[in-house]
Amino acid sequence: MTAAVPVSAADAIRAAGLRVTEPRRAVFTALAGHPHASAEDLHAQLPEVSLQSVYNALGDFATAGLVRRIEPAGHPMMFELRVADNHHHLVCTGCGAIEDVDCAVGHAPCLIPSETHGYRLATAEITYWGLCADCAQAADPA
Amino acid sequence: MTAAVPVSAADAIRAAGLRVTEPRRAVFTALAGHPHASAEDLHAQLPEVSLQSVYNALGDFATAGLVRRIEPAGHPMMFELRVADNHHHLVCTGCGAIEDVDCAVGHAPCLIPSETHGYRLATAEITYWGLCADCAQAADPA
DNA sequence: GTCTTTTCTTGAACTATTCAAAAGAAGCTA
DNA sequence: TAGCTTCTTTTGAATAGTTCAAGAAAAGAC
Repeated sequence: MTAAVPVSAADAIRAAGLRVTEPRRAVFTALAGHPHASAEDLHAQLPEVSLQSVYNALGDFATAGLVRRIEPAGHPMMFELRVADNHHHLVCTGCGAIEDVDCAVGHAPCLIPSETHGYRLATAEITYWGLCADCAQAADPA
Repeated sequence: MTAAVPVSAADAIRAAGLRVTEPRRAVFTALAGHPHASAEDLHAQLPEVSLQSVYNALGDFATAGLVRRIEPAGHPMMFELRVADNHHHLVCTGCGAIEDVDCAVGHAPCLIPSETHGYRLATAEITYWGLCADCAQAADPA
């Protein structure tokens, strides 16, 4: 009963052109079990790995395209392993919980702004803000 | 030749229920002439106002609904006076320049994700990332 | 003009992240 | 598998951006 990752952490890391080390394997595996985690979150789960090593591993993974960095306003940097598709995020303004969301109305409409101001566009990132079920309930117990 | 704001800074501040003070008026006016500015940017333009007063003024304005706070990943907090409409941002990954963009497909479509995961949605925020004309030119002088 | 309340300022504190250098491990080569 | 080179980890410190706190000053009501 290994983690819910298609290939082993070691294989994924090696395939990305990085050396396989214990800290990296631990960070990768922890991230697989906690899809939106900050460096601090992961370090808390992996006390044997220094916080800097967590940052190093995540930074290297991000550079190698193994993880994606997300930074919702007011929150520390979060990391996720889901990198292959175009998806967005739903963030709870109460507790900070994050959920993945597939693009609402297909791809094109949200990806093409009305004016580009001469920019060469690379990506469009959507963050939905709201209250999760628990926080909504707590705020307004109907 | 006053600033390009519909009402005077003093009126806007007073209308928001805040006391009109020199630091607030200065911050408001500077922001009108520099539509996406960080606290540091504004302080640089207003050396006679302490950095903390700039933060205070911006925080009070934001609470009162006079300004909107934006926090693109990797950038310090930015503030803008344009609060009445639903618009989004185009951020240059090279130099950090920010442009306003109206929502491509009106209001509603951008606000409805495919799944809400039980969240009570409040807003949808879109950030377009790309290279501005100058940075694109510098990176790849065709 | 006086009084109360809000705001400004100075200074310090704090969080999240990055930088730097020495020690240690990975993995290639023979 | 011993040796070598390069990449990583670790410890410790530094940094940027933002917030907190308390006394001094100003705004606006009466």
